[in-house]
Amino acid sequence: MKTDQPTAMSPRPNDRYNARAAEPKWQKVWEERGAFRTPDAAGASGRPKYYVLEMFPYPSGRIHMGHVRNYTLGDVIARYKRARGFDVLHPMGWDAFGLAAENAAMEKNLHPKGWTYDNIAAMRAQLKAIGLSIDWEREFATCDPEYYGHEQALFLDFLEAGLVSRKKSMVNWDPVDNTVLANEQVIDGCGWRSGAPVERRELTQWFLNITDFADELLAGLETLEHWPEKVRTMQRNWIGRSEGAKVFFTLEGIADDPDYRLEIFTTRPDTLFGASFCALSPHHPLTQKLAADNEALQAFIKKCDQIGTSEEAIETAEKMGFDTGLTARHPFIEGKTLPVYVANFVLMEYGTGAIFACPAHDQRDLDFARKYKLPVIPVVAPKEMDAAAQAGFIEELAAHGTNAFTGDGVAVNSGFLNGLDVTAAKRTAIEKLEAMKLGQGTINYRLRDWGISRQRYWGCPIPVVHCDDCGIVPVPREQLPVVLPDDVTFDKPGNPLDRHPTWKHVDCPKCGKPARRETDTFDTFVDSSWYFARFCAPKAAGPTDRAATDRWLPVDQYIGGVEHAILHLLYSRFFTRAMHRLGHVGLDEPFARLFTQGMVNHETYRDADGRWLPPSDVTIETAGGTRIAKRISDGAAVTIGSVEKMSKSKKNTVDPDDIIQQYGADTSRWFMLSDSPPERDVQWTDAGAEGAWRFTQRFWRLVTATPDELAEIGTATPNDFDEASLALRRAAHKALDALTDDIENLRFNRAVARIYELANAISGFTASNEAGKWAKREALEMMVLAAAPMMPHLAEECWAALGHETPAVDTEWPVADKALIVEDSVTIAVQVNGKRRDELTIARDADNETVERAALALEKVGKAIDGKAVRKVIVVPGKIVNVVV
RNA sequence: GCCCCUGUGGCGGAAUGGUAGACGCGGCAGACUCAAAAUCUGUUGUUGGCAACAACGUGCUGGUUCGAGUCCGGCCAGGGGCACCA
Repeated sequence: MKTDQPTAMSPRPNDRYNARAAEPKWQKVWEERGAFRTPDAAGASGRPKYYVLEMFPYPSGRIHMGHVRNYTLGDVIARYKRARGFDVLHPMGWDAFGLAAENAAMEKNLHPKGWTYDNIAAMRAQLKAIGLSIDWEREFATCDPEYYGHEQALFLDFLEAGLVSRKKSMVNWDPVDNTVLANEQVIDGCGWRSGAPVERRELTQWFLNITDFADELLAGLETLEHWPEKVRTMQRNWIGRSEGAKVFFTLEGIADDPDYRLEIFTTRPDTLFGASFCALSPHHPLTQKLAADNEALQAFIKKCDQIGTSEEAIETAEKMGFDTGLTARHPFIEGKTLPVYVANFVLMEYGTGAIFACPAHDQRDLDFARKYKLPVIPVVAPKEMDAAAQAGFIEELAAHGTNAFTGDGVAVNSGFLNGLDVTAAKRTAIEKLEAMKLGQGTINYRLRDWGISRQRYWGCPIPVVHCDDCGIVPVPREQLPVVLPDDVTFDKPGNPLDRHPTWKHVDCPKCGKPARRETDTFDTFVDSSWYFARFCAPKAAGPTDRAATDRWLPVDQYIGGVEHAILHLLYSRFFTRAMHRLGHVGLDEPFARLFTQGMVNHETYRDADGRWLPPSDVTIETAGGTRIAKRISDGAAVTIGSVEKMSKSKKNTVDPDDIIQQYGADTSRWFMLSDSPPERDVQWTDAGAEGAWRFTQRFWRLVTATPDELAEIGTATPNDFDEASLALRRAAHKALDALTDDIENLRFNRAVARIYELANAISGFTASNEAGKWAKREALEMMVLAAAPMMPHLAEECWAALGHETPAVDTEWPVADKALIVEDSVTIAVQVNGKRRDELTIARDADNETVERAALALEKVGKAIDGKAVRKVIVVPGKIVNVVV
């Protein structure tokens, strides 16, 4: 860092822009004017609405640069739309429940509530220092009893509507966080927060029936044309729709249940004639039943579980099977039976947990069949082969093929399916199965119902009571919210709610006998699945206010990290549909436009012992083009490492507070917007921050350098501009026009470049008469207003310096004069055989023949043609001339 | 393995199929200054040339086109997502 910082104030007021003084001043002005307050429902304004939302933060205690970037992006849009005449809703809140609060409670002996609200206070102050155009009157935290009380009411609505179920099932148990995790929260077999390998446990849990909406959620993706294709693809894959059939195999060999029918799922019913065995998941109920009195099978199951479902173990894991001795009757081939194995590659979580295997047309089945010497029976042959080639192909595959044939083809060796292509064969096979009552066509989803029970304290209590006589009894609505008790202890592992002496003991709301409260709390993703609807009317008596949600939803622009592509964004889409069904909102898709911004990265530094060093401990000198890093405290050598996402573990973080103290909020905002397109990662560098800081000063100087020159300029447009003044006006209107388009399309890095271009044009201009002064003033005002969404405080200061009494925030967006943008003459390139040889400036409305003649007359063009015959001349008006010889 | 994205100067990045490198960072040279900081001016893709200028240049390689960073095919590299999904 260099030494010149805004702390050193010059006595001359115009010399240095003092961000530390100006920023709080203007924030206060905005607040006093209520500039960012928005009415809940449609007022008399008649203005169109625009809802800008950034994913609300978890109150960890401090904001980080990722927050600065996220909220700056949203703020530019919000301020711009406001200037364009929209009623803008731009709220802020806190996703405040979660494990970190409990961990802090255990580590630092604090109460999660106090810890959370203290953090919120600290982060609110930090966010306010950025100068965001937020309607703070709408602020809430999801841990406010008022908010989660409404969430409990929503849950009861869902319960009544049959959108909730309580099921005993295998769940993902995080042994470190001591809680259940949703499938979406298990990454590579480990808990998404703790990183600990997840265990399987059978528990009774509350589920939200998201699978009821699987088809809708999938179809709805097609309507989200303003979402990144990447996110839509990820959701599509997550939902994982596949069409196929259930087939019921009658099993022989189960003594106590001779009519047992094994249900399997397949997407390839057309290959049934090629079946050579059936396989059960190690966790299939039948496997468990057989294992009860079979030690060898128990040992096999254990072996499968050890390999685990994690990591690349799966990739290299060998197929393993255990022959149960049972056999399954083939549905189509009279008298044929198939051996039934338990196989490690069959997942209980997908389909029915059991398969039939056709080794010739499935790679896994083939691997298994080769290992256990099971038959390989090809039943699909490539179409484009002749009969002899097909016969050869089949023989080769059956005898010693190691690559299953999964492509399209024609059915062979398949009885009534012979000759049909794959699609037709599937359909015919399903019809036959259905006629025989041995199967049915079905659609299978990868998506599971959403398990929302968490065995934790710091979350929204699930509003039900367990009564020995009445069973599950919903808490009566007049008793909501079910408030978390404050007097809890964290000295032992487990759920503090469960061991609280009195909280869970209540009388049954139905029969009045002693009963127990549910002590599980909601997954925190429930909290964030509807907050955008609550923001529309945060004080509403019910969860939502229909007039307000009808006015404001959908969110017109949603901004956040791509890490929520599945979790939060899928859950919110589900919640919106469920709420729509119950009348809480009037639409299906909550977020019309989604923007996923890139991360903020920084160089990493390590000392001689390999320990990470924070940037604040490192100084960098540039000597002869090479950068040398040293530790500030003792000058010890520091190794500069790769550029990585800012993270605590690598210590490569920069504290936004420090940056705002040093340079001001506008400089941070400017830098965040300037270097990279917002969807890409941006690297925070001192040099870049200083460049942004220098520009804020230059901007200020440009506006304030010649106050006398600009004083007392009339408002009427002069009509006697000289060439230079006209050129400045053109540059200003052009820059404004392009910048407006850039902001509309979220290309903020280009918008920044337009401001630089305009600043450069103004710098190079000297007014030589009154009209020139007028032009300069016009350009300056355009520059200030155009930069206002990005650097709002500096813009206000400049706007006031230009003599305006109404703040920039309440000034309309300037409109570029199109007549000034279109120039009379254009410069067009002249190519010979596609190679640029010269350029020519010619009247914009010159006809093609004139342009062609002028182009051919150019000396360099003549040289390039070199006496050859001109075969063709292509003239693209205003763009280019290409002479073909 | 499957799907998606990205490859452009020293760096971040601009370029509706039409003058590649806008704008910024960094570098170099100069002005101002006793000196420094700050600021301002010029310059800056590579190679050759005093210069005018020429040649070459968007990961590689074919193609379409009057014209390709952009479109199409095939590779290579980096990043991300999914993954024994029947």
